[in-house]
Amino acid sequence: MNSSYYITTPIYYPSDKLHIGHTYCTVAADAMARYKRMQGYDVMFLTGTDEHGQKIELKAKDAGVTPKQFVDNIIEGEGGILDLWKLMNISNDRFIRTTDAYHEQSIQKIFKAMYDKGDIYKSAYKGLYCTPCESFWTENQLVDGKCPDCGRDVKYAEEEAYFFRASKYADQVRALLEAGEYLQPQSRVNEMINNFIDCEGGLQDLCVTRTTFTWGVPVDFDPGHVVYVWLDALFNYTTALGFLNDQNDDYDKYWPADVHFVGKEIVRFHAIYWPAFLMSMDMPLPKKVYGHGWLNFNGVKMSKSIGNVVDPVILAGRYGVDALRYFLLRDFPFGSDGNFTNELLISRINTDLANDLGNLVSRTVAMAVKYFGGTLPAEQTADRLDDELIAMASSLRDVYETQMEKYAFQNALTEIFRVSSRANKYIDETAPWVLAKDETQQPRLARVLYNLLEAIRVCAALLQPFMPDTCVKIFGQIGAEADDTTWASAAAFGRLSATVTVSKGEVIFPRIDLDKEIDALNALQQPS
RNA sequence: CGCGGAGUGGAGCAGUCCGGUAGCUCGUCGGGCUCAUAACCCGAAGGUCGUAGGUUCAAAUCCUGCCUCCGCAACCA
Repeated sequence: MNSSYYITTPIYYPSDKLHIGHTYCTVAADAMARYKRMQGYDVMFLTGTDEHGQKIELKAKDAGVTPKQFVDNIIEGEGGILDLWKLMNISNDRFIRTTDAYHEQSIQKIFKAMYDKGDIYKSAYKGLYCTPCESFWTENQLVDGKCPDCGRDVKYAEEEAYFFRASKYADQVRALLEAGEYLQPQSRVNEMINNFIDCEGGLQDLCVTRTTFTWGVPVDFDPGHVVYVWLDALFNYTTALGFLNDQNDDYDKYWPADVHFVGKEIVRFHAIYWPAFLMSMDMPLPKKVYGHGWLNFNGVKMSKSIGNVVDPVILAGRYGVDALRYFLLRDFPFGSDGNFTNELLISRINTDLANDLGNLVSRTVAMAVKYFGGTLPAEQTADRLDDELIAMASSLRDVYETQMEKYAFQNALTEIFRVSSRANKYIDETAPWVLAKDETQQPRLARVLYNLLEAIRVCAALLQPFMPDTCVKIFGQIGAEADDTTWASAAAFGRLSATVTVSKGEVIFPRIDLDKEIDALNALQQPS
């Protein structure tokens, strides 16, 4: 029985089409999941959608449909979220929707359990209220003393609501965060503690129900109240496994999660309220929460209102899913913000994928075909010139693993391309075209090509979590068998048969004309 | 004084915890090669590490002040 590995993305809010930011996080989780599967773990990879709340209720009303119809369309409709993940080759094992009946049942049970324990109590939500917007605001949020949404006057109001006694768990949560393992990157820890736990008044209890809208999980023992977003949303990580429901039956197998990938804006909820909720329920805590950074676009925050949202479907369509996946995880340190630009995307594809890796495969296979008709002869001669390349390729898996375990995808990929780059240099050093002219050098030439194929094989094996489809193509061209693509094989130089047969194939990563593409993309991204 | 992050050759970044000749990728310039996707390989130029002080034999790195940019605080991944 293999040990388990449970990884999750946030459940996304389907009030609109998803963009490159959602894709970024999901691709990262997918790479991690594929990597762990490759290592032999029994992986559960969960993603999904958080579908309740006032915003969706209002959007649906505007669209003249029910909230359920509205979210169904965004999730299951053409070009919807399920289509996007299919396009991006996301290998999630499960997809949870918070409107799924089993989830709602579990949430009601959880709510009741916390209420019975005394951790949820009825009180009043007090604040400044904007009647037309049906929203509470704090004084700081107001713009010139008016509602920040509509600009109208607000007035003091109270609304009956249930609260979660977060204050009771403040010390335990602080201890958890200070221990340093739970929340990463570490830099987010102080921010959480200073802002929300050691702030004036200490950790505030959290409002967990609303009465101003109905699109949510009803509190079954108090009609009129619906469970407010975070209590509903966070527990998805457990209800998806069958916690307090009959839909699934692997809670015991996979919980606690190994890691939750989350965007930095929801770190607060995962770092403070989520562990507090779990403590209240006497459930084990997830091992890690990783708050990744955001992608800006040309230095500016991506937002619908600015109209600079990057559409992954367009980019994947033009350059390929794998190229896009690669770029997202290669160019930006996962823990901090990154600046997405089309120029960066295209030049990264050209330099790394086309010039370096793609061209390496192409020239290696071409030489094997040209000099040996595609099949290497068994008689081969090694040389000291081979040592460095072989050493680098042989130790690649270990350095790669070290980086992957830290979610440092950019570093893991850099290590792979150091080997690919070294292989290109090796071609210059050994000059196969010179060897080819000398009949007596045939064994030497054969070994040079074999070493190149092996270096490519190791790189491709470790690239599989990032570019699954491309690696299949590469394996096909270099004549690798299924056994030559495993985690174990990635640490063993010399797996390919000495008399391997290669076959020329399509160009794996065509070079992109930068200027032309930038013009085309700019034209596409004009506000319509 | 709400909290936090960032300022390093033309661009994007690493290095800062644990001071000791400033490093990587792209771009530029020069050279080489011809197997390959006008790709590949080698070499060079280019930085007073935001700023003003301080500690030290020695500071990008430690300390203090200041300037600039950004994020969080509020359901934008």
